[in-house]
Amino acid sequence: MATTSADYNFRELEPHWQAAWEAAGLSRADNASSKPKYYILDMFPYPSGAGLHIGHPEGYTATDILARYKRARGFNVLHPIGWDAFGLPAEQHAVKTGTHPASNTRNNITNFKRQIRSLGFSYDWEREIDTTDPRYFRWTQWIFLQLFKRGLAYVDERPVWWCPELRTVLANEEVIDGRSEVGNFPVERRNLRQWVLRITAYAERLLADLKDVDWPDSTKRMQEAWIGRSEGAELTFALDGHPDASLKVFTTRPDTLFGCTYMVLAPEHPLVDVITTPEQRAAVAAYRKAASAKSDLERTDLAKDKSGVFTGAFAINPINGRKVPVWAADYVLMGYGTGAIMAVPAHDERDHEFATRFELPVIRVIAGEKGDEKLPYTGEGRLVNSPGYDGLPWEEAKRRVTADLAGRGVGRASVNYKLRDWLFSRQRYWGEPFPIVWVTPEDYARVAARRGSELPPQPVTYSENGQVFYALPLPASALPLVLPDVQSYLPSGTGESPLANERDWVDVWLDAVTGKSVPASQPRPAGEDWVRARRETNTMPQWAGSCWYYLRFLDPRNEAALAGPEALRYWAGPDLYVGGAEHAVLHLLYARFWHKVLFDLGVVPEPEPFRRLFHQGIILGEDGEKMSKSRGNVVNPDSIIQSHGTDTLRLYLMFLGPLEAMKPWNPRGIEGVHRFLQKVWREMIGEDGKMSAKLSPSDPGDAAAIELKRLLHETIRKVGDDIEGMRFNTAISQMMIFANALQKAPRVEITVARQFLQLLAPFAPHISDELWSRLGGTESIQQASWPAHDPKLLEKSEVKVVFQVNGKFRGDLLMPVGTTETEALAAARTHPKVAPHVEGKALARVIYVPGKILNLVVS
RNA sequence: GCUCAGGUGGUGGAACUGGUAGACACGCAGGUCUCAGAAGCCUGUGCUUAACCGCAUGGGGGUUCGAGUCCCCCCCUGAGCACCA
Repeated sequence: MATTSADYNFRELEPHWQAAWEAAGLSRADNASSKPKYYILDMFPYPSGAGLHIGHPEGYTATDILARYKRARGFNVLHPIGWDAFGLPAEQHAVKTGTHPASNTRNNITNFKRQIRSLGFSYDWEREIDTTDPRYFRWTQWIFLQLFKRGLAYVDERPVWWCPELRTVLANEEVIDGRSEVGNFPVERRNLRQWVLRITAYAERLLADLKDVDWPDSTKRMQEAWIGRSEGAELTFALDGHPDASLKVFTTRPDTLFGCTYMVLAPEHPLVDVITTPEQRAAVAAYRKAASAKSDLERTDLAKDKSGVFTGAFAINPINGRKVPVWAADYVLMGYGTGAIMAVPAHDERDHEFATRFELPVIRVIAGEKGDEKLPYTGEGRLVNSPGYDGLPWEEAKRRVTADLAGRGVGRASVNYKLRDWLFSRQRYWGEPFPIVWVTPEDYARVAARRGSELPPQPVTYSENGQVFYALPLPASALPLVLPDVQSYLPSGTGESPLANERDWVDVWLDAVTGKSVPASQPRPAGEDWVRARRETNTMPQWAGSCWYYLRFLDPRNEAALAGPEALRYWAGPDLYVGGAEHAVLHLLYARFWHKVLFDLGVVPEPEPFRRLFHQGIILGEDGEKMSKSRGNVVNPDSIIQSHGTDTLRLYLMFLGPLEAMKPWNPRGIEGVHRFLQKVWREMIGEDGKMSAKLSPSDPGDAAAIELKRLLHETIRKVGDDIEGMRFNTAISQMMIFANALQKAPRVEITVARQFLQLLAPFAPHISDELWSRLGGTESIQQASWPAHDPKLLEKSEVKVVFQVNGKFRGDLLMPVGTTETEALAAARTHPKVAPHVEGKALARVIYVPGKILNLVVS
């Protein structure tokens, strides 16, 4: 049912059609459909207080176009949206205002939802999810229990980034230049008890399976680099005077072992205490203290000079028995490899710098072509100064040295990863509580007898004040474990989350079988399963909820499982995933890890979650700078919708340039696409508001009509191809070309106009449905199936042949398809623009590409 | 420093596997309509030239009948990573 305005009244017709679609349920996905499925997913937003940023509708418009297009092509399309709503900003707001973060989050979601709805996206709102909803995070907690059960979650004392201002621990990737990413506050190192997920157990598969996904190469390369696989050897050095201890190092260059002139331990390495001699003890202690205060960045980039201290101890090189001094230096990091290296200053730049500074010997063991390359030399070559191996190419020497040491039990080929285990806990309130309690060893043993299958192969424990505690999972039936209300959202100053202050929540009597609890301040209830327990006060990081949300969309109301097996089988995973490149590593790597664990459990049918991935680019401000409040260059989608309408905004976002490119916003450009829509309106609706008189039910049949129809079919083909290839900007250009032709045509068959509207509909759905209805459509344009182009109409009898002389364009001519080289040559010779350039010259060569080009090479 | 992505008119950008560089749009100029304006419509618009010619895709070289596209060197911009053994 159309509106009645005579002119293009977008303020009236856009809300009208949004309501009509909603009422008709056109965006719903059907879990019981026999149609082929297409699951298209946006990275769901964090509902910030600032409201929608113009970058959100950019990606969402792209996916909406595809969703509408795929529906028209007969697919059962799943196109959902939800809210990644745990996170620091809501917590900081709560700290400031004292209101519960849930209420702030609810307000933000309401605002986001209003904005997203006003853009006319065809989301299936019945599948809306919210990561902070207990019905959702119940399954986040359940997945954690599966990780726990499989021994993939453990507890460790870790030096972590502590931000006194935020009163929270930050992950490495949240710290930038020694300051917090959020808020830009100074941070320091602190040891805290943390939950850690063993993502390194999946390093090999996370790397190998990248070959199976259709992702941008740059993203794959970034993940590869992050996982950072390197092959080498783990070698064992004996320690002089310490027969019980030995020093393990990882090296990628076992071939340079004869050039090892000293060893370096990370200052935190446990052996430092063992081997430091009494004379060196004071110096080493001072050095360790200084190093511990430094960030990795200060130990590396900011330190222009290498620093270090001699431990007084010596190690014995396993290949030649030579004694080499052992140093401690902070350019070696405890978190990589074994936290110790063999230093080969002749063939490693860092070692060379260090050796120069501390006057340690440098021995060349690799000679390149010339043999006297400047040191450090890191190129390839053959071994020298390496008795028994001299003359061997370095690659072969790697294998030989490794094999020889392995034969003596002091080395083995080994693979090392840069990837570290995932620090998974936060000392915050606004996150999922861990479904874990801490109990005594005796209680754990008692429960283990009954619930053994839910426990990890090795118990997870920690000790405090000489007492050991065992991690006991809540039974899955007791989930969700919800957050208690708290008095204050300020973290306890001790590094624990605000939850630690809620004594009646933390210290409980727990029925270890049912998961029921009562505060420990009350008497122990009767029954043998009640144990004294202290709840885990850490919460999960924001990543947790976003690691699996794409699965919940398949079956969002299921109360028996994270999604039903039929839904998981039918939908599998997203066929296309669109979001910013800033998630190229962390989110996408963490989600792949969880997915693989779920795959191993038999929950999901495929080993990879996201088959095809696309990154949209960033929209910059008018000034070409990143949009930010402080620069005052932020564009608000609401104001564009008010001034030009949603269809114009959608179209303009897509016309700006390639979706993947970074591009500046230009407020003038929006007028261009708005004019285009007005033109389409004018060509179809007369001044009286009725269908334009130039539209006729029958085919006018004249030359102009034939040409228009040919152009329509060319447009059908190009728009379809461009949508599939996500080249929306050129699809719009083509539609503009068609609209210009439509304007010039004296009479137009209604069918031609209607098919054109179908092409426009995914991009500008409101105006398209309005015009469709006024041109006699009875159902929504969305329900019409996508037009097919007729290849016969695109066949041409004549093609333009370009004449070149010595590669330069000189003229062109329409010639029949199938023109021979001889005919084309004859035509070129008599062409008025071409002839002067060939007359009187010898023809050396002719290149003829039929239907395209004729190049005459003359001397 | 390393890795990746880019550099095309006054502007955003187009050019599928090497084949007329500048589609489409913005802006600008002139015209038309109008009492006047807005909107619409028509024409023009890389540089140079009266025109032909010539010159043009960051700079330089190369391959090719032919290069924005392929190869080599250099410059610039943006993003990411950072002594990774």
